[in-house]
Amino acid sequence: MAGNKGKVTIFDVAKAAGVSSSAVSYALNGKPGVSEATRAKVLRVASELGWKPNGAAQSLAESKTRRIGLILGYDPKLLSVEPYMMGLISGLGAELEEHDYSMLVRLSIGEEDERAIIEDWIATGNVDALLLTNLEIGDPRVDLLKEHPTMKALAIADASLTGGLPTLTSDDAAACGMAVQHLYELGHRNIARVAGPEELGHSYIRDAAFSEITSELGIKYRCLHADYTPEAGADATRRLLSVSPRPTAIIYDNDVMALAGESAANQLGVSVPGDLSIMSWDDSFMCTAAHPNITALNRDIVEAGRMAAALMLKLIDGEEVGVVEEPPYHLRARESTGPAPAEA
Amino acid sequence: MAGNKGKVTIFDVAKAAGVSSSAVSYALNGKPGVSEATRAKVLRVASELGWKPNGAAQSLAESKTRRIGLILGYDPKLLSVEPYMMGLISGLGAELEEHDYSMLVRLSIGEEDERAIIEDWIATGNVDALLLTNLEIGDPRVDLLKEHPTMKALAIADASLTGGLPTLTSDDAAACGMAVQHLYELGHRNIARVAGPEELGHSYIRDAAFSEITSELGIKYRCLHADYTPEAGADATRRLLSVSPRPTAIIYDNDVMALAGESAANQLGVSVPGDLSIMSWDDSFMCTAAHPNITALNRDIVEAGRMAAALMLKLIDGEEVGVVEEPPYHLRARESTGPAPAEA
DNA sequence: TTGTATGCGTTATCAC
DNA sequence: GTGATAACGCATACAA
Repeated sequence: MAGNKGKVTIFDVAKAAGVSSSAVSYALNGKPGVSEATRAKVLRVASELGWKPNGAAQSLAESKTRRIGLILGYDPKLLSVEPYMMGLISGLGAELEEHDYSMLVRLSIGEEDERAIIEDWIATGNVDALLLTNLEIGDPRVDLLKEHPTMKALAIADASLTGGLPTLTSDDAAACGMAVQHLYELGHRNIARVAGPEELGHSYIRDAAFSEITSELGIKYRCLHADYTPEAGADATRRLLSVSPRPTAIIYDNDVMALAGESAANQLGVSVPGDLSIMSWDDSFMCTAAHPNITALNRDIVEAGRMAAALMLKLIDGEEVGVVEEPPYHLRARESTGPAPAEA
Repeated sequence: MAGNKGKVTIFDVAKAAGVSSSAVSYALNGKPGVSEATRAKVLRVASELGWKPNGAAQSLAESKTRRIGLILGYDPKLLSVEPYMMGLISGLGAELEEHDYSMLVRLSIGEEDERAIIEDWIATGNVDALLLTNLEIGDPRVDLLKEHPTMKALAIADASLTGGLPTLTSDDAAACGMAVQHLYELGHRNIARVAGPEELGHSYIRDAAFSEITSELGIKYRCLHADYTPEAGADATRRLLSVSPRPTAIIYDNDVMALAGESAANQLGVSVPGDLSIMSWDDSFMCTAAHPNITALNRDIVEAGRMAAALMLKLIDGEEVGVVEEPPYHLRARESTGPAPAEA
C-alpha cells in the first residue's frame, strides 16, 4: 500500500505511529520493552506502509544474512539432465521457507572456481552457511573449510570423505548390496555397472562396495565409468554388450544413463528384461516413464534436501552437527529386471 | 591466509598497508584518487589478509545487492521432473557469474506465496531485480510490479501477457506452425495435443495458434490439458488413443509427457511411429535418450537464461528494456514421427 | 594524492 | 515502557 518511490524506513514508521524507532524495532522483533498497545499499532502502521526492515541494514547490524549458499557445478547440460540437484533444491527451499531463509546460488565452472566462490563467501559473509555436494576424494574444499571454521558448512557425502565436517550421509554400500542381492536372486551371475565419474567420492564408495559384494558371491562383475550423460550411458552400454559372454544385467549410477542404456539395448536388438536386466539409481520419474519401467534404488532426495537445510540451520544456531543419515534406500522392483537368460 | 576469527575489516587492511580506509576503498574499486604504488600495495595486503568488502555493508552503502531474485514454483515433483527450470538457471548463472552477481532463490507453494515473496523483496530490497516465469493470463504479479516500478523485473512470457513489463518472449506460435506443418507433410490429418495447464499463459498462446493453424489446413485437432507430469501425460495419451478414429499424431507440450506418452502407447500395442507419430516441445536429453528418439521443437533454454540475465543487468543499470525475442525454435525430426498410417 | 567525516537502515545499549 | 545514541563495515563527498 503505497506508491512509495523514496524508500520507507524505520523512522517513517516510527513517526507515523507516533513512537521512536527503537519501539518499532522491538515491536517488530517480538522483543520486550514495548506495550502490547504500541506493538499492535506499530505492526499495523508498518503493514500499511508496506515496511519491512531493509535486508542489508539488518544483515549488517545482526551479522546474519538469513541465506545459505549453494554452488552448482557448471555443466549446463548435465545440470538440467540430472534431476538430483533440482530435487535437492526443492527440499532445501521447502525447509528454508519455513524459517525465513533463502538460497544464494552460484555456478562454478570448475573446481578452482568453486574454491574461489567459497573463499568469496568466507570473506564477504554473504551466506550464513553453505552446502557442499559432489565431494571428490581428498577434496580441497574440505580442507579450506576446516581452515575457516567461522564458515558453517554441511557436506552431503559419505562420512569417510568429509574429514570430520558436519555431514549428511547415505548408506550407498547397503544400496549396492540390495541391488546385487536382487539380481542374484533372479539368477544373474554376470553383472556390469555403468558408474559415475571415477573421481567422485560416491562413485568410489560404490565401486568398493560392488567389488566386495560381487566377489563374495562369486559373481562376475565389470564396471565402466561414465559421466552421467545419456550419450555416455548409451556408449558404455554398447561396449558392455559387445563383449562375450555379455553381462545379463547392468546397474546404472543414475536414471539418465539407465534410460539411455535401455534405448541402446533396444536398438541393438537386446530385449529388456528378456536378454538383459536393467537397474538404476535414484528412481526419478524417468524410471516409471520408461518402457519397460526401470527397477531402481529409490531415494527420497527432496527429504534429503529438507534434512540438509535443517542441519545447516542448526549449525547457524551454534549447535553441533556430526554425521547424520539420510532416509534409507528402497528397492523398487519393476519390469526391467527379470530372471537371467538361460545361457549367454 | 589467516586463521582469522574476529573478522578483518577495511580498517585492518588500511592499517596494515599504512594508508587510510578510503584509500583502500578506492584501490579496491579501481577508482581514481590513489597512486598506483599504494593501489598495488593495498591490493597485496588485502589479498594477504584475505579481505573483501563485507557484503551487507557494501549493499547498505551502495543500495545494491548484486543479486537477482528467482522464485521456483513449489511442486517438488514437477520441479525435478521438468528440465526447463534448471536449464534456465544454468544460463542465468553463467551470465551472472561474469558480472559478479548471484541468484537469490526461493520456493513458492502457490500464487499467494509468490506474491508475498515479491512484496518481501520490494520491501526489504534483498534483490536488485527479479525474474517472472510461468505467467498466467491476467497474472496479478504483473500488476503488483507495475505498482512498484522501483523493483526491476523481467518477465519470460509472451509479450501479450506482460502488460508492458520488460519481456523476453519466444515465438511459440511459429513453433506451433512448424510442428503442424511437419505432420501435415507426413500426411497426418488427425492430430491431437497434450498441453500444459490451461491457466498458464503459454498454454493459452499455443492453444490459440494450434486451433487456428489446424482449422486453416482443415485438419482434425483435439487438445487435452495436463500438468506436465509423466502420469498425466500417459493418462492423456491413453484417453486420446481410446477414441475412434484415433489421432495419428500427438504433440506434447513438454518432453516428460512425450516420453511417458510414448511408453503408454507402447504398452497399448500402438507402435511409434508406425501407428502413431509423436512430437515434443523443448527437446531436452529425454528426446534422444528415448527409443524411438522423439522428434522435437528444440529451443536453447540455456541461452534464453543468459539473455534473461543480461536483460536484468541492463534494467539494473537503468537502461530501458522492451520486448526481446529468444532464439527461434528449430524442428529436430527424429524417429518418432513418420508417415501417417493408411487408415485408422 | 591522502586522510576525515558522514550517511546507509538496523539493532541494541543505555539512560530516562 | 520509552527515546536518544553508538555500533555494524563500507562508499564517498569533502577538506587537507
